[in-house]
Amino acid sequence: MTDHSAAFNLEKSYNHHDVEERWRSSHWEALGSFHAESSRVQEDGKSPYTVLMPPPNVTGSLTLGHVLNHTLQDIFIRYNRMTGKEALWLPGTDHAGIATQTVVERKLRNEGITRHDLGRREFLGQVWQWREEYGGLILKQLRRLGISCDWRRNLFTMDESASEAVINAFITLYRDGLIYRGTRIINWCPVSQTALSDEEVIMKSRKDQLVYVQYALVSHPGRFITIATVRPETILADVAIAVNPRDPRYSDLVGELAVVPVAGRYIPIIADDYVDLEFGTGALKITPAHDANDYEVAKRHNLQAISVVGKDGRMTDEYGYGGMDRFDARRKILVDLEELGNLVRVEEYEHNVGYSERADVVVEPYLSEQWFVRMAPLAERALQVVNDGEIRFHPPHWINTYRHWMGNIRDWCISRQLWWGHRIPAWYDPEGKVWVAATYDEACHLAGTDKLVQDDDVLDTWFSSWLWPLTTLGWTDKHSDNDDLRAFYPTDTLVTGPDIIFFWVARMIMAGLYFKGNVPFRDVYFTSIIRDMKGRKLSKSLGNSPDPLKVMDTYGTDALRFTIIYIAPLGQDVLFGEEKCELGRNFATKIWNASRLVFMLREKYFADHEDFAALYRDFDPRSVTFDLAGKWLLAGYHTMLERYHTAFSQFRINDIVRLVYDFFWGDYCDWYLETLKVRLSGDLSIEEARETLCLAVYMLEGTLKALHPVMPFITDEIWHHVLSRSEEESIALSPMPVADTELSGTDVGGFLLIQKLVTEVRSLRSLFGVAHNIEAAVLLRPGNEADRLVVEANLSLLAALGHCLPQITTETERPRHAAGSVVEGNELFVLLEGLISFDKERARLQKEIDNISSYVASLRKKLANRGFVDNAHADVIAKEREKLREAEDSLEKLNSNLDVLSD
RNA sequence: GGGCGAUUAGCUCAGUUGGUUAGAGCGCUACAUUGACACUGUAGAGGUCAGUGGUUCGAAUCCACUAUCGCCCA
Repeated sequence: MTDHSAAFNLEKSYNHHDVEERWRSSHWEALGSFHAESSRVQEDGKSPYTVLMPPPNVTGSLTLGHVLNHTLQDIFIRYNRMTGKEALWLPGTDHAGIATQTVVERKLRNEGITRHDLGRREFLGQVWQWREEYGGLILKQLRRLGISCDWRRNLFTMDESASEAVINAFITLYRDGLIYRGTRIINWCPVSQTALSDEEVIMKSRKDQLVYVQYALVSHPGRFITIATVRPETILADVAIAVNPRDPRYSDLVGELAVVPVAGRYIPIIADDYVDLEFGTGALKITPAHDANDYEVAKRHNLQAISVVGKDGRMTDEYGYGGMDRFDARRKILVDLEELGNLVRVEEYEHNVGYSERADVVVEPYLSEQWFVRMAPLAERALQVVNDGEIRFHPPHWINTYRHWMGNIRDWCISRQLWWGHRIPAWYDPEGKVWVAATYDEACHLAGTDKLVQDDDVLDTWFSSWLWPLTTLGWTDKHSDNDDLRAFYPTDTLVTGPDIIFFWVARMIMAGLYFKGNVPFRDVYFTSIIRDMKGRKLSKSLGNSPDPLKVMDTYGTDALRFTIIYIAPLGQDVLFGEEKCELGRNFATKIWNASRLVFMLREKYFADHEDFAALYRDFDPRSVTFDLAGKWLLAGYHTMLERYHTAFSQFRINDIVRLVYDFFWGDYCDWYLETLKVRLSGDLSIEEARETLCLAVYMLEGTLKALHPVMPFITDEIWHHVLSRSEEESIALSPMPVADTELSGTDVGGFLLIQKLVTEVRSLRSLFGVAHNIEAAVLLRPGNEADRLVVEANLSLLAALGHCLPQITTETERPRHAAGSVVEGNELFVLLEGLISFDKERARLQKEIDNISSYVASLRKKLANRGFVDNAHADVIAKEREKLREAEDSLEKLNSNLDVLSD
């Protein structure tokens, strides 16, 4: 077997397929590299760091949302692992009650059967079978991303331990009086035929007709009262007409009876504050079975509810609409009302209507008996821990949303009329009395009879998800205690989308506090929402959601990970187009090529890995005899690390990516490697050359480590070429470099001057069209002794990087045939005998002089300003004075240059 | 109606507590192809920081209002 990683150098070009294959997830899984152990926390004293994976829906497949979310989690976990924590990432999936049942039912329908044909037990068998076959897809796809979870701990919300926890949580809450059963208006999905919680209802704007209908008054023949409604089909279920007691238009009618059109029933006209005087006619039909607010009004007035819409969304009335779909009935009753003379007028009306999240149909407010969790008592502490900063949100502005919801909290409807899920642990005795217990036997014992029937319904999937921080660590009931819980609870960072802040984040906080007496996590990082380049939400129907697996194939997984983090700002939407991955791909290629250059240079001075390792293992960058560029880059490297660690502590993840990118490409490659080539081609001793290469590799390796949390594959690959390392070792398990503030603070002004001089020479060459094969002669007149020393010591660097023949002069006379410039007080002339047009140079100088003159003027004005001099910090003033001095100096020199040309 | 966020180069976005002649990537222009890299290098063009007013010696940055867009909740 050829051991790629042992090679002293890299292959000519970077192939992400090979590299991702070599360091694939299963390689590390087999080695147990990312396993976390409670013993290392409890016995070895390591600090724990835990990330809780939001369990993806078991029916799902990988989306860009997953890519962003899981890359972020992986970044947190890898960073913390490398900084010495016992890093635990808990993976799993949730059973997605409605979605999964829908999928399996659809499959059955294709075979011509319904779940009822099979019966409950048989149907559940089918669902489990489906889950075995297809449920692992998302986990397989996540592994492609190279994420480093502890896969041994993979949990499914329907697993035995998780199910036990759900049942025990239900019983505890019930016994504490926080779960109750009641008849309420709930959100009903006529397609899935189940209740939904408020959070599963999506409000959408919709154009409907506002229908004005007049009802005849029983005691006043010929008089009518007119109401406005968007749901005329529910007129058949009206039980009253309500008006505001302060409304003078109707005060004489309160207490009268009106005739329901079509139905012919008599209903009272009542007064209630709930009625909005401004809306419609100010008279409101009351239909308690089909509207939550009407239900409350009816309760206040002791009115019975009449229902005319069934579970399937079809009419159930006796007036000729029975069996019709509710929307067909709406159209028909309009015609009938017109015929009967009750229709007054119809207006276009735009309003928000609730849609079922999964089935995308209009939700029917439906009166039925359901199970609820009383939320107010749970909300109180959950709000407090966020207000107190015990749990921090990133970005913090989501606190407002959280507070608002907690402050206006409504009880949570947790029963679902499904078969797939945790069955409610409640039994009914022959008298209809309810007994809540973990098992049938226990319930029988409580009830004193064995004639018990279990509740048909199952629990909302989120009722298991809200226990996720507990169940993933092996919690099953209030008395649970184990090493994992002790070592890793509370967890640390939760990365999730802001769209489930209520669904999930808020409820986990409640559950953690209630069942464990402690918060479930410390920091919540809310991700961006991914949109297409036009800002539209990604959706299957629009066909604008790229397949992440295809993108990974094309550009590389590292490239996708890097790109999506680079472009995703904290707390804002991100516009994604596949081609943006070029950014990440190009960066990966750059890293590869730069590393390859370093290793090639290394090959010249070291025989092999062993030879190199002998020196490198004990290499201390502080011991090096520095060249100017090396000293400059080492300072830049430590500055980068300083900012990098700070950014991590502040959850500014895309800053991290930018920091490494800018440092590596802008400083390491563009400047340092160029100087390295020059230095090594000079007359260095072998010891100096070897030392220089150690420094180059040292900073390369450190940068690879800093980049590793974002680009795990390519960094591991190159790291295995830094030294000869076995395939069992990983950069992921190596320590993260620490910033050395002494080194980051080194004065590197000398190199900055050289950089500016090089740039100026290049710029003048380009401006005057000096051919590339010409090495222009350059005269330098340093502005002071210190600069003279720097320039003198680095003439060869200037020559190579500026592609010129530089020379220091003390002559005061200016060369005639030259393009001149001033760089921080140092005069620079590119001699262009015969090449330069005087007019051109004169014009250029004049423009530069104009530019700098206005700059000088503005600085003078600023410094002449009493207010500025009196108020500004001394160092700010000093800085401005220095700027002015330099600018004046340049201006003077440029003017002299212009004078020479004008002679 | 209430709340939150956004508005900076043609496009996508940085800009950390107010002190720069406002930055990057992509795109654009010119030049360069035998020694890491054209998935590249070098140089360059391109912005009255949405508008108005205020605070301040000083505002892209703080405050108020306006406009446009987006999200959440009624």
